[in-house]
Amino acid sequence: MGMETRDIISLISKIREKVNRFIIAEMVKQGIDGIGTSHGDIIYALFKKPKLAMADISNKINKDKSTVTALVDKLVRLGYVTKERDSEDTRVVYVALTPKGSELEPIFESISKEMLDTFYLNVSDKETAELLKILKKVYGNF
Amino acid sequence: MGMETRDIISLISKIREKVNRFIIAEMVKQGIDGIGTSHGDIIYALFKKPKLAMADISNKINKDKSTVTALVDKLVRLGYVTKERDSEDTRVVYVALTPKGSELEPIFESISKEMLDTFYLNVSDKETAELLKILKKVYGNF
DNA sequence: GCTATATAGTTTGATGTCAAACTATATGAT
DNA sequence: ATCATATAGTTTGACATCAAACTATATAGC
Repeated sequence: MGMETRDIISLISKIREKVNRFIIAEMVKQGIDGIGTSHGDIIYALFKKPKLAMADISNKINKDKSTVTALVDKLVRLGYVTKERDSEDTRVVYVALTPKGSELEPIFESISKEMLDTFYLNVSDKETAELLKILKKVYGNF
Repeated sequence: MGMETRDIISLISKIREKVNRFIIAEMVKQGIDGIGTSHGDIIYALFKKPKLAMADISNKINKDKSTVTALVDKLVRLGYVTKERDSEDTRVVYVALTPKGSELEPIFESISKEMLDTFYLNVSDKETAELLKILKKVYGNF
């Protein structure tokens, strides 16, 4: 159990940080200012499912529900999404993209592609598969 | 470029989160309450070097210098470290462990060991090496 | 049908974090 | 020596985040 075992954990933190900064920088370049990766995750999730309850979002992006309240409220303020109460179960609040929100899809796709291209530069398919396998194992340990 | 490529990035975030929670839970179990992993990183760094300037800490733990000011001030308040101005270059502030801070060393070592044992459970040495190699490559891409 | 419990969201308070502006000191160029 | 620039830290303001307390609604058991 040498030094490298600790290094991996530090690397993981640093990579995550780099990925976040990369994405935010690309968003700013494309004129999308004032939102962070968590907001992006919410918008991204809404490209796939046009309507999500607050709790769904909380699960998808792994953030506390109170955090999601704040994040979504900001997206509402910026005009990217709307909130609407479910008429059947009035406890539920659905979040959906506005036209302005939907316009982000091609931009997000291109940023996502660029980020992945950078991430996987000179990493072979075999290594990618190996990485996924090992990380899944590690994740399962907790 | 399938779904799994995005999964890896999400996994990385989630693993980091799990590791942090694990460490905080262990600290609380050992009676160390009210500090987070970043404070722990500072204390950990001070086990190896008995005296560190604020800027050194900022580099080691990859946090903004203003963040380090806040983190260290909290550690001072809790009695784990002291701050002292360098007499040669009075711009520099050195941080050092108090006796109370030094007492944490065996506890931190044991928590670190437990965390690593959990992390690497059923991950072979070969996989560990492979993981480190690939993560270094990825990190180098940013 | 009530009452208890579970679920969905929001509010509140605390904290870590960053960036930008600021203060203070050191160093380098002329 | 002076002045400009660089460096070390702190302060300030904004924000993401969480946990706990809270509100409101739905559901299940009696």
